[in-house]
Amino acid sequence: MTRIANTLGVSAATVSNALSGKGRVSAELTDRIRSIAAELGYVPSQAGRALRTGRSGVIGLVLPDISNPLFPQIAQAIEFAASSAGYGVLIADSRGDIAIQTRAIERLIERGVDGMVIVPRRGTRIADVGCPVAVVDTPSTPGNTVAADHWDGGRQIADHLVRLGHRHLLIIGNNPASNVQNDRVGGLRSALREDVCAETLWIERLEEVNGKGCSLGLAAKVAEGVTAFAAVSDLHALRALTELQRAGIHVPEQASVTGFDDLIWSPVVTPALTTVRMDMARIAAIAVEALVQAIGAEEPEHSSVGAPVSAPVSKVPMQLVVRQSTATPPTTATPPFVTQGEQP
Amino acid sequence: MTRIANTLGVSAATVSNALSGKGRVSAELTDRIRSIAAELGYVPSQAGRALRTGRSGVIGLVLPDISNPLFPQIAQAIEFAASSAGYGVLIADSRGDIAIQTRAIERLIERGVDGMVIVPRRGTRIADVGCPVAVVDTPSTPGNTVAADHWDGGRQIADHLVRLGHRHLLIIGNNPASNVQNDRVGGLRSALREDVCAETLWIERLEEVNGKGCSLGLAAKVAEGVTAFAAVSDLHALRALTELQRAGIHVPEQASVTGFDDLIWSPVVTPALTTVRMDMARIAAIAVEALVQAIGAEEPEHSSVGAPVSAPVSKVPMQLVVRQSTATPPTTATPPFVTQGEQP
DNA sequence: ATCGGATGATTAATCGATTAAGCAGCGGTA
DNA sequence: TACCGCTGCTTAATCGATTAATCATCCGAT
Repeated sequence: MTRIANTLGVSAATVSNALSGKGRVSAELTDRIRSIAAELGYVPSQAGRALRTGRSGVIGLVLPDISNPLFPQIAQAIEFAASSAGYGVLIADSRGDIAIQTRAIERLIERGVDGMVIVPRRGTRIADVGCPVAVVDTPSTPGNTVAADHWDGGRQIADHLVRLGHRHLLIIGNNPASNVQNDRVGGLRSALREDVCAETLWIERLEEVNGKGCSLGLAAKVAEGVTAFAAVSDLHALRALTELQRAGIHVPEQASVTGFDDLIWSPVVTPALTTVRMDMARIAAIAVEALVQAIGAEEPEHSSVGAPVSAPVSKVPMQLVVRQSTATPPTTATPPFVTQGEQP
Repeated sequence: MTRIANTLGVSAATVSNALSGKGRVSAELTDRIRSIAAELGYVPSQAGRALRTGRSGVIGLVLPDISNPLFPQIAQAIEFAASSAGYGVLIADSRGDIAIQTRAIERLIERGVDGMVIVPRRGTRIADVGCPVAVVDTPSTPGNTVAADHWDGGRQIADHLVRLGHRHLLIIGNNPASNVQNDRVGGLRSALREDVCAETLWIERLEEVNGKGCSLGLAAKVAEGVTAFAAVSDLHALRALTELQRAGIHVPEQASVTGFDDLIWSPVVTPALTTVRMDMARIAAIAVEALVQAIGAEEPEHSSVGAPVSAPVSKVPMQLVVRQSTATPPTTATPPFVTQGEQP
């Protein structure tokens, strides 16, 4: 504010220099300016600064569908990483629609974001936007900046189940068009030995035929010999768990169930879900760091304009969380029912 | 951009007038300016505009804890309402901590938001911030701007259960310090007739003693005669449902379970949860509208500065969603088990 | 005594859009 | 003919912060 300058009888430039510590200002005057600024409750106008510097200090967060249950984790992590780096986060929801996504990106640019973090919808390719972009999808996606190692997460789950003795799995996915889900399924399958049999069930396909919220027919699968259900998301794991329970099948004594993502309900359902967790904090930190760096390096107006951040592709490991929904498969006959099934 | 002005050999002011339709500009020139603007891919700088007009076109969304499973709905609805009104949404997470919440609000102000929507943490009173604020909590909270009619939602659930014939309820809440939860419980109790017995279980209290994720002891409650469990959130309903199923109690034949909020998993678990839904779209629309109006009316620098929006307190009705988790209570003896329990 | 250099502060231009005020033509009326 | 009023556009100031360029001192060294 010029008010600070007037109050002290100095020029606005001096105030700016004092507060930013850039120019040459005597220590004594700097102190006085600081105290007056505090006293007057001075808040620098981002608008003025943005206008002059060309940097708004805001990044956009583009999400495929906010209603995704994983979203809270993502948003929270990105918001934390961004605000630690001094950036604000502007959200944009594409509601699953590509046209809306494009429009949302445009609006973010109009708002003057310095860059954006995009979590693309099911393998959407992000067209060249006019600013630095960090893509969080899955390591196998071209152009991806950073993501959890979904493939290895799948491997860990499969490994866990095989070690417990399971030989007949049902993998439950939602939609094979999702890069993330495909990687998870790929990882699961990769860790199966030759003597392990695994089928895959895609929920959306089933629902196209039988309607939304239809039965997954899991009890029949158990009858066929399946002893473990590995879902590609905790949401589907939950669906599987309750369907099995409802059919009178005891989890984990008669069948094990695993999920992905460690969503909010995983620890509190009974039995608590064995799942695999992403380190969203780290993913967000890396994404934001890459973005901030790209924003900083954007200066040279020439060179490849608006190129996506081509930081070294980072995989962040996932962490297996073993809880009560997995156990040794039943031996031929149904084992005696134990009320509090614990992990061996 | 001045580039448009130069390209056509007119002044920047004319371009501004033409695009905003304010001043006096000939129709023909306006057209030419429009087309050149489109051709050059002109995007008005929000920074410049904000600096001049003092309006950033951005509102802040302050949330108690993004990891709340209800958050996606809120964020999506607010984002939609705001962007329909031409505003961007800057998010701020208070991570459940009041100090961080205060700091987050400060940061939003530094970023120059025109106003903010605050979903306060458990009845936190929002101190006087220096800009228009819309509070979304519950109608009984002083200073609340708009919210779902949680109380009536509770009434609807209780009414539904009583009509089915339940006479012994267990109400499951998390923390009695929450205004929202208290209203829901209050509504539930209000609709109970004199011959209906209801206890209340607060999860956080129980967990302080028995540790996180502990058993709620619901099977024992069933043995005591409870036939319906009314949770104050779908998350707790889910916890109750799985605990009951795990204990071999059939829902809804032996016990009914209800939730609140219609969260993402409610329709897909088995049995699908009977719950009550908020009209977040409407709540968000009202909140944003009130905010926008307050922002517009803020001009007169004098008068009550930065007073919270004191729009007429609005209650938005909640909608009962009856699914499969509620049914007539068992008659004295355990009824025959039916695999597909449907609503009568 | 004078000049070079360091120090501490000021001037002024700039970012991009908005907007009040001003100016030039043109047509119509008294 | 002279003046009013309208139209269409330009001038210029402004918002708040940043920053290169400039200026005024004062000190030490030659």
